[in-house]
Amino acid sequence: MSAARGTSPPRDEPNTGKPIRLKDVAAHLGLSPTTVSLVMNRSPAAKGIPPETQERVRAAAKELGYRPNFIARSLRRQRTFAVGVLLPEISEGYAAGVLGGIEDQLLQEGYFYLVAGHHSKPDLFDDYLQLLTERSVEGLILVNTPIENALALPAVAVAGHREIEGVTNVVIDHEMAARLALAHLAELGHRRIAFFKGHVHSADTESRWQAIVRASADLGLEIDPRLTLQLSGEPAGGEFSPEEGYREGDVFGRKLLETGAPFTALFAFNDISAIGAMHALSESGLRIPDDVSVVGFDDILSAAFQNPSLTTVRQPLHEMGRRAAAELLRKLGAPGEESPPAITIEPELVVRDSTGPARGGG
Amino acid sequence: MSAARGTSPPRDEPNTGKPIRLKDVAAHLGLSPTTVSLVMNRSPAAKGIPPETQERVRAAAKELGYRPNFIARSLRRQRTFAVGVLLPEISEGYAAGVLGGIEDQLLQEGYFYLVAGHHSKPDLFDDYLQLLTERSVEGLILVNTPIENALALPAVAVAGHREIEGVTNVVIDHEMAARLALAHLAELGHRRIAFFKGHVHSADTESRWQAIVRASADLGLEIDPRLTLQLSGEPAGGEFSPEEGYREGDVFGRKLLETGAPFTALFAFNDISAIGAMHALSESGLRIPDDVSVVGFDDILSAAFQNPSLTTVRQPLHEMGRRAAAELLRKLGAPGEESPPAITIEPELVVRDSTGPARGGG
DNA sequence: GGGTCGGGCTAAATCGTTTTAGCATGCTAG
DNA sequence: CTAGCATGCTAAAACGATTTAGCCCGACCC
Repeated sequence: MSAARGTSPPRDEPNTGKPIRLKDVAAHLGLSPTTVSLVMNRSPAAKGIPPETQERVRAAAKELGYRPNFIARSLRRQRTFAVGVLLPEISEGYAAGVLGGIEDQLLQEGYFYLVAGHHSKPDLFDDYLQLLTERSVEGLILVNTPIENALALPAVAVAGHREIEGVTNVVIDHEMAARLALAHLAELGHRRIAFFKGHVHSADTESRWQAIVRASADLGLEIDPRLTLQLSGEPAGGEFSPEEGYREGDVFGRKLLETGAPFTALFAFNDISAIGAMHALSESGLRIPDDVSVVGFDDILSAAFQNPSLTTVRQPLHEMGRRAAAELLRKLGAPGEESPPAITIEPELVVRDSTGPARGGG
Repeated sequence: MSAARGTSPPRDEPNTGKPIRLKDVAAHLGLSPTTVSLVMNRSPAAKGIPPETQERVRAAAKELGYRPNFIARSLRRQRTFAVGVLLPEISEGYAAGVLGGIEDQLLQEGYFYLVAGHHSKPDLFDDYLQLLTERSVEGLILVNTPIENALALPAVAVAGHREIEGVTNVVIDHEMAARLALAHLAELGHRRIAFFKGHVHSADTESRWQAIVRASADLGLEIDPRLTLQLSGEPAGGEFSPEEGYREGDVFGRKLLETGAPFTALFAFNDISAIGAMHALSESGLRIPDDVSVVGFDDILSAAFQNPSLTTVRQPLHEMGRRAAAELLRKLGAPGEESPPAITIEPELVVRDSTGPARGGG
């Protein structure tokens, strides 16, 4: 009957013209589609079908190279095994890291995902939400994407800054992050510390700053408003450009020097601006870490490759993506259950060469 | 009748329980689903339906918040407006950059995409190809993913190294890249140049090396086998780890020094290994670029932030992704037409501070 | 008055599955 | 002999759209 036999896998099966439908397999066997479906899905209802027949069905399916059509199945079962991911844009290091984790977890669980980058434009965000819904995604993951209203679908937000009904936030433990960084600096004898606050756009900006304020108080450090600068948050061209962050760090580094207020350390909002600031500081003749210590945030790739290498608070982006995806799948699996309003991820202080003991004076 | 009227957009419509089906709209109007479908799709067959009725239909659809179910539509029309993207993994800088470009282009054209990271495991690759096919993607984009056989779907490969029937390769112009880098070095007086060849895994390795060999000949430069090292290509843990590349660069930098053969410049396979090598070279007391010039490849983010900043051949990753997606959509739109076997993208030499005039001696 | 034409719609098939409800057949028990 | 009950299957109705093939009705023509 069949030409494809023996142990070697038949290489050319799938190339044979049109795809095989369930109906074709049924016809080939002289059985009904129902039977074939029951067998292929190992449905409980298939227990009435003798093992011999089941074998015949499976053999025929294999021989013909039958692959169920996922679209048809989705329509009938009202399940797509797909989720939507909304993020500002992929090339922005943060989102790419998180997306990698989401990817790993979802595929492992048999889900796929649709990604849409809204470039921080609220109307694009709404459009894509609409489109994803039309495509029947079962849930949403929002990465660094602020929202106002509740969503019609189960959702998890990474770096979500608000409490939204039904949305679980996966967030870095900012309290811990601030404590780690500031305790490290305090231990080295630093008392006058400069800060970069994040962009207004960025979801993490506010809570991180609050945490810094609290941790400073706990450690008995005073925050000098003259040493606190907010990154402008309106990058040219509407794009999230890392070079922009770098240049901003550079500019703010100089500004910082101009204030005239003495400081021995800088805690930047992220690594990019930290690197920019290091640039500016060393060009002004200050040595790092001898004159000024610098701490970044994120632990991006280049942090380790700087000269001096950058001490920073590491965000486990991959892990955060993974956890977000896992939580979303959990929600999908247990629709009734209460979900936690937040999942907190622990940051880690990576001490490198950009921090050292504070100078005696200022 | 309807509560939602006036100029302000009715905010709460979509939240009203179950989604509205075509049939619901039809029933609401006392018309048949056929009519509603024809109108909503602005089908040519709708010319028989008077404008007045058309207006009524559209108004009702809007009022009820009707959104066509994409799954059902896909099944019937045999079009999913989705493509599959296969890549090693997202967090690897190269793939993320390209993916960003793919994303922009596809969404702009009304397509979505499904991503699968195969972690360079051939069997995972086959599995995902299978799964994507089941999900009826209309085409494929392969990023840094070598394949053996022809595919059942239209496909475009970014950094594909082979000629495969029906697959269009989007590649960087390696000839030009080699010429740019080597001419730059030659102009600065360098004659003895060391090289890192790429990993065996990496799709670009071979063609780039061929180009280097040719360009060297054209420029009258000799390649000393003692100064040529191949990156090991078997990263620990099976993962593409950038730190690994960095460490390799570091190791190979030292090896290079041990050969005893004098050289005044290094052309690395990528920026990561270039940075590692710079590290090793400066720790050995060699100054860059005074004693040794270093040229990288890719222009990753950290390249500009090095000290000294790294001269490198930039690959426009975003653009490459964009072009790949555009070409795939073109193929989908014109199924019969012949497609080009390759699309060549021009690299750009970014001259920074890691290259300078060669020393008189060796 | 009958044929034709066009305007305005609709019935029904279809896409490829899953799933509910049942239909034969034969055996066994009473 | 017949009710009851497995056993092994199948018919048909979904899922929510699109699309083909017409239907019905009135007007118009000769």
